[in-house]
Amino acid sequence: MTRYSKQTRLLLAVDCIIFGFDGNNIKLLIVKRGIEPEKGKWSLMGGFLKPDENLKECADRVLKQLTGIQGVYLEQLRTFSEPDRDPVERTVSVAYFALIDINKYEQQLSHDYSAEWFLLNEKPKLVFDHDEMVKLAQKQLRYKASLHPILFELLPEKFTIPQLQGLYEGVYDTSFDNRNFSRKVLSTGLLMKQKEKDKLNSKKGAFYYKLDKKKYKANFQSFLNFIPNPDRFII
Amino acid sequence: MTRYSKQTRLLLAVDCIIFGFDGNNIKLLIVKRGIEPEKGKWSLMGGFLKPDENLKECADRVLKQLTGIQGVYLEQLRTFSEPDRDPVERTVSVAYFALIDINKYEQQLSHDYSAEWFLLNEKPKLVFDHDEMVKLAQKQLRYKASLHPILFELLPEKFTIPQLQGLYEGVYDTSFDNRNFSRKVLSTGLLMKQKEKDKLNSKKGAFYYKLDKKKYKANFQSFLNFIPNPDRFII
DNA sequence: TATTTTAAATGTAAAACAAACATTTATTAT
DNA sequence: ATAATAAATGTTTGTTTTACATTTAAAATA
Repeated sequence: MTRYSKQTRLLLAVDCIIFGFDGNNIKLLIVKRGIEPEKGKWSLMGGFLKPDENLKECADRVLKQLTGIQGVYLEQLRTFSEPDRDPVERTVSVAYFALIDINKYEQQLSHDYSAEWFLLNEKPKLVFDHDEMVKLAQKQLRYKASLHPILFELLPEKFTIPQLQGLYEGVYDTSFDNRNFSRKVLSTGLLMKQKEKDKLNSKKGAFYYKLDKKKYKANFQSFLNFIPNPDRFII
Repeated sequence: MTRYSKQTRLLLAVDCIIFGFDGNNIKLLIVKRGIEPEKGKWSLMGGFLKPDENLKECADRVLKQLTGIQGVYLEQLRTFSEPDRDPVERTVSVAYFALIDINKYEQQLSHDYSAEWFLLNEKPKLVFDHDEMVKLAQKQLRYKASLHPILFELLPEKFTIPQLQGLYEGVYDTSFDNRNFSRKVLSTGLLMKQKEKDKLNSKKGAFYYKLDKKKYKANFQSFLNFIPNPDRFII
């Protein structure tokens, strides 16, 4: 026996929902689709699974090829399988969601690739079921960020507490009390205060902090309970 | 254009990790594999995706065909894609995890199907990467149950608070203070006290409760924070 | 040089929640 | 009538969360 007979074979694709943070807002990275059908329309970055790779490797490859991005936070989200989701032929797609430091890749993206960042509420309609994937990824981002410190993945190496607060406020589209917020983030023990200040955003300047990566990895699973009234941010 | 040329087509399967609770312990439902290779070995219930169904429908069908089980809690877990996970030919498998009331199906299982319940620590080795799937499903069960009231899916319509506590203690392999436990579950407002008692497990008897299904659905996303020190139960 | 402006940094009191802990009660069996 | 069993229940202490306003560092300006 060399094959399972009488079973349908189909294409398996990976699509990546890539989030970045520009200092004020969460953004989504999308590209103009390179192949027919819907060629030229806005789309998530995707590609077909190759014979010798697993899905994670496929997602890494797609990210690298289309954006040059490597080694970022990447998590399997869900597999989308409506029979008619791709009009050409049956294609099941595994959605991955990625978080990147937008500044690290801004240059290389605009020069070398045809990818573009959009504010979530200004994003064009995407092909196929990609809008649904984005919606789910947003939910997952809110859900996961309320329990785990993933939002640090969106920040540069050095960041200030007001920046961090702005990020959380952007993700949850709300505002937090700054005294309570800084007490809470500092209580995690994940932040290391630096000597320098960021002077761009205020006269007084705000101290830079770095993430303690060792503690970050060790405590990733801790339940931070960052978000008051998490009911509003259902998955 | 009718197809994406030069791309590899492959098989897509669904495998179900089915948990039940016998009143004392969490159990896993597995079957003897019906096809070569590894025919006769213990395996998760699975099947190949058919042309006109999506993955959820496929999982429902597999469950129904192999066990008669229908309309139970079923959630997509993760997609497994190592190139060599199935020795016959490239097959990617989407793992679903299911929670059922063991008593509801006990009869029909033993009579009509070749499925069998195993205690998690007495389960035989499973084929392919199914052991890995089970391990992940256990983590997911603990993770999710610490935040959402999914464990009610494992109980019969009427249950007592000591039973519920036993279930939580089984899932987390620990014990809870009964005063604090019952205060906590009752504070959710999800339980409706019945007039009858269960007299099987004690002389005094324990009052039955029913789940308020309306509130259950409305509050499913509430963060219950049932579990002290959730760090131990990482996903 | 003094004053104004701006955003950052910080503290406290009250309320809500979580944890630790023992006794009483309803029922059956003797 | 008494003993045995598991269920049901309450209180105190400590911790965490919330709500809320003032002071401080630095730059810009008068």
